[in-house]
Amino acid sequence: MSDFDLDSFIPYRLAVLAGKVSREFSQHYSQRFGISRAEWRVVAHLSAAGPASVGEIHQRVDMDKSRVSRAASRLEKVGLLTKEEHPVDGRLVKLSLTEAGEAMMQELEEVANAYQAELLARLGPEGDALFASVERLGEREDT
Amino acid sequence: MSDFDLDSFIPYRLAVLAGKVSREFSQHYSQRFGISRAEWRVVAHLSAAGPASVGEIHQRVDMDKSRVSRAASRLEKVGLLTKEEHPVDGRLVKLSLTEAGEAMMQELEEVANAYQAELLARLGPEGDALFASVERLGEREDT
DNA sequence: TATTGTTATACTCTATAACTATA
DNA sequence: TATAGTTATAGAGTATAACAATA
Repeated sequence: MSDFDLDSFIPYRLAVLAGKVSREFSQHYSQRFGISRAEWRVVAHLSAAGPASVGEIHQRVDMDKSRVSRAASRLEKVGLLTKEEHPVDGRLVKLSLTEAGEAMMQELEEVANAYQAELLARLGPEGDALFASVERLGEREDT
Repeated sequence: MSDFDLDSFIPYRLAVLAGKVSREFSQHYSQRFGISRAEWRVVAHLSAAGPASVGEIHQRVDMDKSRVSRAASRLEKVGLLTKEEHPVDGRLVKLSLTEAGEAMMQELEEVANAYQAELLARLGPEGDALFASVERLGEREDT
């Protein structure tokens, strides 16, 4: 026996909570739109920021290059985005949502906003504090 | 383009943060003690709560039975815990830490407390608010 | 040589479900 | 028949590294 309490250990609580919230939310879109979490992130980023390269998404969205690349290929195959060669630097690939992709994101956005509202309602006034904390812990020491 | 911002979407931020914190912490124990995250959870729970069955750990620690079972088997093989048959109900298995297990947890506890302190220092006074929020979102609607 | 993206590999997680042994 | 635990399997997620094309 010891005095260590797993329930008050931040990494554990965050992992459990993040897993729960992520599962809960993915139920709102995975079957309905047939995309994975990785694909959802790529679509969401493209929708918010416009066309981007694999590397840009990799840096912005906490997924490594290979995962972004695979997600993009799958999304292309399903007709949700297109790949074009960058005009000046042939190594870069420009990913853009197709109309179908934009349309799907339109619906996804509503789903996401509704879920976010639900979470904020559960949180009440403490919502801001959660955000501030997440922001603070998420700051990168590296770079 | 749309007005949806992935960065202010709670499920995304939580997933990224939990992954980061979990990776960071696991670096503090995985090589040093040669255990996985699942095994760490089992050991921590046994250390805090005393001997328990697979099912009890499963319910308390957000891992399904099979994962607990595998973690326990591995820990037994390495000599960190023992399995005994329950005296009255032969279906139950009583998991207990060995002396080696307790000793390891002793050290692990220090590592964990140090990391927790580091996180709380990064958070400053907002630490409590984070906890309250995690608590609130973590409440189970089911049961 | 260095960089971008793709592909390959291997290992961990997650989710199910089949299976056993006991009740 | 129901429950506790084990084992099997398949699908995601994660981490690396090799590789081809371009710079």
